Amino acid sequence: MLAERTGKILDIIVGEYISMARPVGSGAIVERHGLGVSSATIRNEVARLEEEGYIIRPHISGGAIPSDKGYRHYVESVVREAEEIPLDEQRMLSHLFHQVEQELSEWTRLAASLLARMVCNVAIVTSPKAVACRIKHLELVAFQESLALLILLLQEARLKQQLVAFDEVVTQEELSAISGKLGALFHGLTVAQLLAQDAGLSPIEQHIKNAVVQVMADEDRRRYEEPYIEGLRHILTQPEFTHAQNMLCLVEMLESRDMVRSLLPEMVVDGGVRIVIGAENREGAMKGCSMVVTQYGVPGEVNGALGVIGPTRMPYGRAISSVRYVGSLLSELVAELYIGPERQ
Amino acid sequence: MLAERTGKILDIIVGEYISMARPVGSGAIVERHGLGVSSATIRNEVARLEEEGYIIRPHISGGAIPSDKGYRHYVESVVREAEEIPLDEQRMLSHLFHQVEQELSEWTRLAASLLARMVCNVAIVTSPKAVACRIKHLELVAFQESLALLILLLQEARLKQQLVAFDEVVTQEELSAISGKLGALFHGLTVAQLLAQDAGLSPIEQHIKNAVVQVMADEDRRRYEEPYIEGLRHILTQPEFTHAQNMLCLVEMLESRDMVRSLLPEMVVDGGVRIVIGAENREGAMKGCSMVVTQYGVPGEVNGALGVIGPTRMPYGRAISSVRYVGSLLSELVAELYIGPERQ
DNA sequence: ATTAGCTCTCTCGGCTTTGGAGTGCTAACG
DNA sequence: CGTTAGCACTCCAAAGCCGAGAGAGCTAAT
Repeated sequence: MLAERTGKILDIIVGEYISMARPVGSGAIVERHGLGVSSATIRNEVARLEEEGYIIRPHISGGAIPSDKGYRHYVESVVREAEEIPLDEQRMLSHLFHQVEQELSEWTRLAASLLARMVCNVAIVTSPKAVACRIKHLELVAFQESLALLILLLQEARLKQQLVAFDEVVTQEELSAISGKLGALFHGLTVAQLLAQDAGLSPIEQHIKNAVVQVMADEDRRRYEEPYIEGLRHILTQPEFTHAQNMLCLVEMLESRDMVRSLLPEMVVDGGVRIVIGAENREGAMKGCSMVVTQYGVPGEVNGALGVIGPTRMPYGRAISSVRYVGSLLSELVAELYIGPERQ
Repeated sequence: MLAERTGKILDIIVGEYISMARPVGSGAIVERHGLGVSSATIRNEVARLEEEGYIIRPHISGGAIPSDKGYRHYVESVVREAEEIPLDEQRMLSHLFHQVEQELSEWTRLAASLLARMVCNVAIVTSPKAVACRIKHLELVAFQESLALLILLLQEARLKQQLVAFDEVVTQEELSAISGKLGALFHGLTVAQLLAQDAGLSPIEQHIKNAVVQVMADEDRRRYEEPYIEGLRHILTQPEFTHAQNMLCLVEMLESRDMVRSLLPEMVVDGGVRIVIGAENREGAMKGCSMVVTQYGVPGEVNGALGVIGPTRMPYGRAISSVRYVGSLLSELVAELYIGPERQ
């Protein structure tokens, strides 16, 4: 554990480096945050910090920059102080969400766009998704002679569609009858329950049931929806990305869809805001980046993820409070839609 | 008009510059494309080209780079030669599309991803969209006591959803009855026809009709769907974007949604592939970029747009043939889905 | 434990140098 | 007249070269 003052100095170094983006020397520390000691004292402390691996010096003589371990310490302090977003800003955000058309995809998009602007970094928000999806409604619409569109409405107000081909000609009347029957039969069921159920079904009905099962199994397999990603423009202005190479990695990984899979394992641990710094990331491309992520939704029933991605030199305080607040906003909205406003 | 040989030299310069990304001198031309003349002759020709504004010399002594006018000339030549994508590649692409799950959004996404990879630049593909959307099916699902989800299936197999609130409690039975009635009443109609129609409707039915009209009018207003954009990673490696500033503009505009509005007016002219070079773009941010775009779909009924965006120094030949081919593929797929395979 | 003062090291920005690519011009040639 | 060879000139770009400044390390005094 670090001594009181040593820790404080470390936090100053990290804070300074985050806002200035250049190595910070002992002079600058006494200048801007006079601790009542001289620069020589600071130097001794800083030397200790370097020994312990909290900071790195790019060249033997010259300012200090935080290592991942240093950032980690800083983040712990910041989290402990638990700064909150100003009230008027909270009100404005909440207002914006309630103003927009009441639809899931709109919410997530808005969340991504706002979050990106709040922290001046990349924001990523997935649509909320039931842990195990349930059928709310089922509909079949004839499309061509032997082709129908299967429409599934899931509990959380999401629609899925799938074309189903038949061996024989099927009329809309038949389809309507079938969708009435199956709709009643399947209402509120999960995939597992669907498979367990064994009502006597005609071949066509069985065929459709198979399609339903397939769609829902597909759904359940993906733990998170395709995410909305916003704010590349902000990250590109950061000095660490002006020289191409590292940025390229990042953009590549943001464009490849499997990033969500890497977001996911980090989150399982608990409900709070989770922070992943630099090399703690599994992905090599994220070595120089940090993520601040959290889950939202209704625990155990429906959830999504949201977070911020930026260089390790990221304004963590702001990021944490923003992610936390937007997350709680989304949770409220989803709960209202999913459970109804009364149980709030 | 340019003399035979002069034009040829211009095309060589442009081609060389496109692949090498650096100013091309008279020496390089005779070296790689010996025209049976010496470099001095070339120099004379190049001097003429500069007078006429086809090329620009960044410094008084040093190689030539094409101006927008030069690119334009090159593009016209390239288009005239009308190169096609190799047959085996065609077959592979077509196979990929038919393999993927038969859904619109999957197609457009795949198209964007493939196109981006084919031309190593940013690809942009909008979902197909009916010129005036028609109702294919209508469904109402009770959500909470006085809240229902309106589901609209449009002719081109797209789903729209909208929450509708009522003043009173409404049961699913009532809703089902209403959706049956309205579904039959509205089937195949456009907004205009919907508004013209004047059946006697109960207050609740009228309320729902209003919601339907609103959703569809919203739809019609947007001429193109939100586009899929892919391939930023490619464009970032291009030398013209290594130094931040111009790239920043581009990314900003790609992230802002109104870009589609700028794509759109360019396309109305005709059905072919349209090419916009550098400063021909309305947007200032696109000054250094070119676009190769085209429409696809079923003429007069349903259409979407697709294209490639890259630096003016773009492999036009490949871009044109790729855009054209992918466009025709998508048109086929959409036609099959929309009209049915028989009329092909 | 802290501090003042000194020296040493390292980077960064600006400066010059130099090599090379490529043109413009001129004079000769078919 | 179009083409070519040769030469001088221009300009960029990469490399080398300071000088200044920031900042650490060390030591000795408090």
